[in-house]
Amino acid sequence: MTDDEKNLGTCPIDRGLTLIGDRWSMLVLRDVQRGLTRYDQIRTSLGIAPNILARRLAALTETGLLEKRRYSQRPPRDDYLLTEKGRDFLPILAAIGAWGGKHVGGGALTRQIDVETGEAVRPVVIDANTGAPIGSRALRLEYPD
Amino acid sequence: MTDDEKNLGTCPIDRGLTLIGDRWSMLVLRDVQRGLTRYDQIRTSLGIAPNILARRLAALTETGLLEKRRYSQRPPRDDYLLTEKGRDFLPILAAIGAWGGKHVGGGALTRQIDVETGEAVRPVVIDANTGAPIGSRALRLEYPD
DNA sequence: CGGGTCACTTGCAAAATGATAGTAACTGCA
DNA sequence: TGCAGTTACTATCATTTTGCAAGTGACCCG
Repeated sequence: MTDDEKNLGTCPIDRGLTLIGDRWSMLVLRDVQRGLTRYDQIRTSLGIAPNILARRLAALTETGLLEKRRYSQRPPRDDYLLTEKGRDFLPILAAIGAWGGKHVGGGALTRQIDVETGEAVRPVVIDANTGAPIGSRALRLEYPD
Repeated sequence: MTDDEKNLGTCPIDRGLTLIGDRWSMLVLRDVQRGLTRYDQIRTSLGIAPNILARRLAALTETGLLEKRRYSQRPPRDDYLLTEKGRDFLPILAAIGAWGGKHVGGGALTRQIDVETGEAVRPVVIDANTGAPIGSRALRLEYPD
């Protein structure tokens, strides 16, 4: 058994959470999507400690969710952009937002508006095979081997 | 500004993550969905330290994602069931699983099979308004006030 | 030369996590 | 009656992570 096999296991949820299973990482991703691509923008937006943010950004860059882009040669400065892997995670953030909006607290909320329709998006997770919302049909687990 | 307003903010993603923004909580939810509803079942499945699991289960119960049900009067024993709030989160776990399966590591994976079709589900987050996948259309943030 | 900006690093305290052992309330068996 | 076994924890303590505050380095601008 290699290290990778041992550490990763066969559960894809577990695998996913190994890369981004913490609050700050997800909030950083959210901020980058919003256009806050620089260290200080993210730091002031989140109110996160500077050493923690530096560590998170390094980890997200290392795991390939973000990438650095040099926007100034002198002084040398980078900003952080989403990779495809990172962009692919954004719909999950939207789904978490939908859940949080529905189930946590009350009052006014920030919303994501579809630019064309002008309506707030209502993220739902469906099965691309059937089009049915996940949870509306019976499922069974299948283990490898 | 009330405590609630101060602590929650207006971002629904932030709100959601306040309740379940950690790895263990999500994995506990996954296990309960799989039918592991008892303390020892979850503990051995996850390999989590007993004090940590006890704390997580208490937190998830407190925040209303799980509820205790007495399954034995003598000796007094409870198992943990998903509430509606908890069940509502499961599609997000499925989406995280889809992302993890696609982007993290290789090799064989546990899959969720639709019992009727026999096919592995392919979770995708769409906008219920347009039916389009989140990410395929331009969005804009709208702040309250 | 003296601020100001930006992106951090360093040092240390506080909090969370994790390993290990122990406890409580039983049941079932001899 | 006694003792092992099951289940669901709690208690204690070491390790790890997080967070705060202050400092650093590389510049630019006046």
